[in-house]
Amino acid sequence: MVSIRDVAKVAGVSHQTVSNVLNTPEIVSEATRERINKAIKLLGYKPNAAARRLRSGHSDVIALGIAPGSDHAPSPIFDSFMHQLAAAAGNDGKKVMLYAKTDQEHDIALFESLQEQSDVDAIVLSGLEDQDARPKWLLEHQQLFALFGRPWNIELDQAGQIPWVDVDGFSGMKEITKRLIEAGRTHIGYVGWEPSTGVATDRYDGWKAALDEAHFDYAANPYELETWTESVEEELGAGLDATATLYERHPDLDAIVCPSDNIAVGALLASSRLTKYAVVDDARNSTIADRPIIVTGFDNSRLARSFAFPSVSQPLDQVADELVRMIREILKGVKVTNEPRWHRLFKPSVVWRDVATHE
Amino acid sequence: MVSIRDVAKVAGVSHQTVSNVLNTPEIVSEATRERINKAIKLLGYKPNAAARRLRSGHSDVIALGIAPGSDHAPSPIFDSFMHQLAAAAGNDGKKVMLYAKTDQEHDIALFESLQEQSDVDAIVLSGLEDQDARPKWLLEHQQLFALFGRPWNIELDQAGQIPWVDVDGFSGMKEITKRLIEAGRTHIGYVGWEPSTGVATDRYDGWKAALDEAHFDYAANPYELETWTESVEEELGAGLDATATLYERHPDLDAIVCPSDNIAVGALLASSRLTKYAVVDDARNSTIADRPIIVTGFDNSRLARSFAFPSVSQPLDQVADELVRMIREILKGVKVTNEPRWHRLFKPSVVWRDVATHE
DNA sequence: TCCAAGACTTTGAACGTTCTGATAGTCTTG
DNA sequence: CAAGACTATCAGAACGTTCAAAGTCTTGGA
Repeated sequence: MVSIRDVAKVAGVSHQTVSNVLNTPEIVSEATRERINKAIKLLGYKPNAAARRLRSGHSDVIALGIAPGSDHAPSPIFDSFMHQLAAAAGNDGKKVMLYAKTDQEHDIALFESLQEQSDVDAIVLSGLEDQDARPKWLLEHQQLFALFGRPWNIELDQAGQIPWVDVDGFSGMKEITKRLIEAGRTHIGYVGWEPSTGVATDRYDGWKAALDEAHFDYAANPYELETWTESVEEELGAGLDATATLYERHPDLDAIVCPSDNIAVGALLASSRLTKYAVVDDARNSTIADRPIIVTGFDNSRLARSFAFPSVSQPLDQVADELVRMIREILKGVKVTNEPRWHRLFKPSVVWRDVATHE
Repeated sequence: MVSIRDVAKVAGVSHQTVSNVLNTPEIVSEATRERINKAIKLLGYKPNAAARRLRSGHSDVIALGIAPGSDHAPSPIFDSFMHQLAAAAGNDGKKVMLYAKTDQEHDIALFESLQEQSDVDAIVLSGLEDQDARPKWLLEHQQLFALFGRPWNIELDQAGQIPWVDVDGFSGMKEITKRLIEAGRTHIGYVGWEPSTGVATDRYDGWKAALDEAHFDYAANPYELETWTESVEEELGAGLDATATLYERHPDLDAIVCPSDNIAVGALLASSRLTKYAVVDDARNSTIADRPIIVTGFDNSRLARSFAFPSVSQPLDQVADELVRMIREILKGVKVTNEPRWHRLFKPSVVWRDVATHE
């Protein structure tokens, strides 16, 4: 194994100068720097991460918890997020370490072991639950971290001590609903989660805001809302059932907004004769088929692409970059404050897919 | 930060004895061991991973590449695999590090940087392409690794130098097809990828084997095979189209076997009136509806659960455990041989979902 | 001519662990 | 009882880097 001292010997300088070339090249004269770089290349020197960590006290490693599987994943695009985070971290000379996450308690036990091994510099926490003990624990134990997702149970956050990055579900839902209105839709239903959690309420409010802004006036029933359990496993089926019920009450529906692609597929299937895929030359529905119902989803996952319905796309690359930026700053010792730079809300973008043109 | 020497001082022993308690407790007398353990607890000592790595030369870290996103993921259950791997590694005192993977060349550049930093002990490589340069590179550069997935381009493997774990697609497809035969299906079609890659051929052969074994005799056309591009993005749509074509030629089809859940959904939609979700009181199809067509998939992903069709489930926990076991052995210095223990093929299990009972 | 300041480089220590070899002390054996 | 083998422990070196401080050389102003 070739060390910094071998390089120094070849370049005819001291080991420290080599170290300087690697860490603070600007303080080394150009001539020496070039000579050393040549020696580095010649010998194929690669810095030893372990030694670096031991001495400098930080590991440049970010820990990320991963949920058991597709079922309990906070979102169907979590794998995409992981990729983006790994890439963003890599650009910053950092690495992402995976830990298998189960429940809150187990997570905390894990944090405990991570913390003191000087193994991990910071933790990215995602998929927060509404009453989540983890941020509090991390704060108390002075473990650096950043959240993907707002801490909806705000109490803690009074001092603005918790850095987070999130995607503005409200805005996304509002935009895609506005888009439906622009497309001439006049009876736009909502099929989604019971608005008891932060995320659920946020998205529901987005749809409502768009309708209010357009001065929709649904007489007695301003809008219909169907609710069901949060079970992701059953989202599709639940979406289907809820949509069917909604149709019965409002046969004139011409669009349905959903807060997830899974639900959207359910809604799509409930109105299957009217969509791209399920139009099976069924003459009886021709009147409605002329103007097929539009269902929209959220996340722009593979489902949205496959079934070709409009959806809201999260800017995961920006989220990842921002998380890494925050962590970099925190590691540098910058204090987290109430300033907006520690609480970033990214606007998602609407990915429109015109059902008609796809025909 | 509390070190091994602090513990030693409190326990009244030398630092080396503390080290022994941690690494080879059996050579320390029980009395001393207890005393030291008490001191460890008292001081809240946690070993410093960086120092350990520097001295011992290994990091106990396994690197895993992750593809850009849902689109290019080798399988829809990759996130589940990651979780299992992280868990299995954790049980063995190891960690999983993520690296963002793009194409083969870029991957190799990355390996290069990983390799010499004494940052990573071994690499788990998955989603191999048919002509994949990576295993060869890793072998040549003496970077330890193990594959999830067989190296289909076998040349290299002559010496059995490549350790791998895989799931037996052939067996899975055969079993699920047999299950269809047991269920009384007599016209079982196949809609899948063009059998040009290893995986595609493997799965196709499984279906064929089951039919052959049952002495199916499809007169002129023994079986129908529809092919299309491998684009995952378009799998569902392609599956739909191919299935529609197949129906035209074989109106008497009563089952379709697919090598992926995505394709299965396409096939399902093509026969939508006949399925659980799309039965929209359409009297005209009652004769067929009495005995709805069964579509089967592969991976038992969320799609299979949502749409409630039978699928083949991969034992990812076993795969992960086995990969970690292999890596542990390799790190111990055990040479990879031709013995079956270095090339494990796990049998997947059929997850049956009876369309009728779901009605 | 001298000194201070600046630019660059060097020296030695330190990070916390494991490895190597050595030292007592105890047990076996003939 | 002495020699050898084994047990339990210890002391110092080493891993490869960065930190802290000091050293050398050049430059320019007094």
